[in-house]
Amino acid sequence: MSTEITDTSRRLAPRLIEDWFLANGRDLPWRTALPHSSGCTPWGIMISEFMLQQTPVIRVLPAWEAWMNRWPTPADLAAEPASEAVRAWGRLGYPRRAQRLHAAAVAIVEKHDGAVPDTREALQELPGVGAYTSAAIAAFAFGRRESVVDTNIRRVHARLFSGKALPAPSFTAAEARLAEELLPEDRAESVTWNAAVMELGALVCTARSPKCEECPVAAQCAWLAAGSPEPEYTPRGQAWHGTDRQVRGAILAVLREAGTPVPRELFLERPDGWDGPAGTGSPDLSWGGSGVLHHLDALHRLKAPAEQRERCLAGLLKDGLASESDAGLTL
DNA sequence: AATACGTGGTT
DNA sequence: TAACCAAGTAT
Repeated sequence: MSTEITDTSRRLAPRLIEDWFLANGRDLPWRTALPHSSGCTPWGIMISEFMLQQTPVIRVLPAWEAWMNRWPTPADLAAEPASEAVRAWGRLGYPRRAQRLHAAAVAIVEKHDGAVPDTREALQELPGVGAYTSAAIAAFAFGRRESVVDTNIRRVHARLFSGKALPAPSFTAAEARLAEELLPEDRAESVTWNAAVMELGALVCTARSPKCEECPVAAQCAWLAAGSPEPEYTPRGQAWHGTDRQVRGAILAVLREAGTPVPRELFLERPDGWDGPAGTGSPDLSWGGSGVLHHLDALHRLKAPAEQRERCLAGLLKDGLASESDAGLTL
């Protein structure tokens, strides 16, 4: 491909994408990069960024509202035990994020006088805050000019400018360089650009079935121009069935529901004669409610080997996602 | 560098 | 239905 096409794309794309964003961007409650946004505290933006790590917007929305109401400042969250954060995390997935967000709140209170730090460097010192999240908070909460690169932005760059169906499996130096080159010099513009490209990737330039008919930069797209070639590799799927993650998830589901410690034995084997949540031989879990029985049944239906259950229990304890007393396990 | 880590909607 | 995939981070 000629560099001429690429140069033209780079010159035209920013305005087209930003105009599209202003007209089509979602008015998300944590978004401050849109003119009609209601505004949001840095802490609110930080919560959203944690929740959005690998969890889609649609599922984050209600959880974010609940967290903002319950813990409107870092100090509010830091004042409660981490287990409360994990329980309130609900079914967003990767509960270690709740644990890290709590730890980050504690660090903010202890080292930053309760205020979310406003530089990428300081942010990245916080638990659970990596390259992406530090840049995103610095840009979206504090209006800084940072190169924000998430999976959406990587995909848009790969297609629009590199002519590839998908970005490389891991983030490359070349991608970082490209993102840096593309970032507008003006601070305010750079913030909008980051949000706009991300939104384009989330709504139009999606991974599996991109809506190229709706794309504001279809005419500039190197991938389309090349005839939409197939990916150069096949992404390796995320195994689930039979994995420790599945078993850990099932154990966590029980723990989230339970209001009191759950005896360890109940995780290791199905109680004698018990055939389901409301079935015969029901164990005495009146203290936990029907939700506990339901999730306990789901765990046993996995028929995970004994050593796997032991390993997962030990892992959760080691990770601090569960704790154990004589009475049993709790969050 | 590769792998572990949840959960549920979409294809 | 089985796979794929999502505003990643830590080890």
